[in-house]
Amino acid sequence: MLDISEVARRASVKPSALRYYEKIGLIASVSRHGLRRQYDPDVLPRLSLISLGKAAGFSLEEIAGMFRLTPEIVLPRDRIAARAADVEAEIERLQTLVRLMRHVALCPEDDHLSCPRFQKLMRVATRERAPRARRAPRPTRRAAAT
Amino acid sequence: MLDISEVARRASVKPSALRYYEKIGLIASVSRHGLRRQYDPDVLPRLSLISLGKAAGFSLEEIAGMFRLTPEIVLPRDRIAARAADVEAEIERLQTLVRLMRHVALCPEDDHLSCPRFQKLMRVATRERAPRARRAPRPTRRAAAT
DNA sequence: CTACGACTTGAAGTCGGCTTTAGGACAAGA
DNA sequence: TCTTGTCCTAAAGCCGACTTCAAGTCGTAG
Repeated sequence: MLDISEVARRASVKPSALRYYEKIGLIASVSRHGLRRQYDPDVLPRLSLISLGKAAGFSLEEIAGMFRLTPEIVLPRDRIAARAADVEAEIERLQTLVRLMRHVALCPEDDHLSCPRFQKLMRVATRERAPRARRAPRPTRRAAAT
Repeated sequence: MLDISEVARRASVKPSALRYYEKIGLIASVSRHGLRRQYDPDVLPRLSLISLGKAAGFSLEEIAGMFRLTPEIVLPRDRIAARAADVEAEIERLQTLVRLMRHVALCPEDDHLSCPRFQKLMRVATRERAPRARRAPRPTRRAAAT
């Protein structure tokens, strides 16, 4: 059994987040020591999966949906494959973006808007925007700092 | 001169967003036709840049900061280069993630948590989390659908 | 036995990036 | 002249993912 603070420390997740996850059904505590939640060590890999799911752009609700399919964690392969494709599309978009940014950082032209190469990269970058691509939320500065 | 609705249409940005951008100093309207904002066509490439900046993970405030440096748009090369590096790190993380997802989608193992390959990928994926990486916000479903 | 400190709760607050709403204003067409 | 349609404004609302707050409850060290 792990105390909530122990879980928080080992998973790098704040206790308040753990309580929130419990509230929305993402994880469960197995008992209490006084008022304090006690967790089965199984919660740790589960939290890793949650973290990965978030990184993959799944919402907590979607992740909860996967987890609730069975008592154990069973992952819906087709949805995961589809999301993998989304993420790959996202990667390509970001790669174009990096090219554009690198150009801006290096090109001596003052007014990028009139630089032909910039214009071309920008056209590519703006054309490639996949409307269905979903990305993970930007972490709050608060959360990132913690 | 372009009417706000024209700009909204051509830039795929809602009028309310244009007004919001104006409020926070990202763009400016040059005159009014009655009450209606009229825009210089220059606003279109500017909006493209804003869109790109968002995709690169800059906040609107950061973008506004760049834009305000001079009357024209002058981009701070060092910050852009730094962000490009961030985005590249993000790309690598996402690539690991895609490998992990693809494995999950293909591996016949029922319980991924006990699959050695999965464990290894997960270790890599969770180890690679760059704390400073910033990502664009997930578009609202509302906004995405519009 | 009592004080301490870490936990508990539900509710409210935060953040960015908008959208929506309510109540007006205006130009152009009938 | 009046209606219509689109715009205007300020203010409030929304979303997800939490965090923070105020007030309360425990186990344990002293």
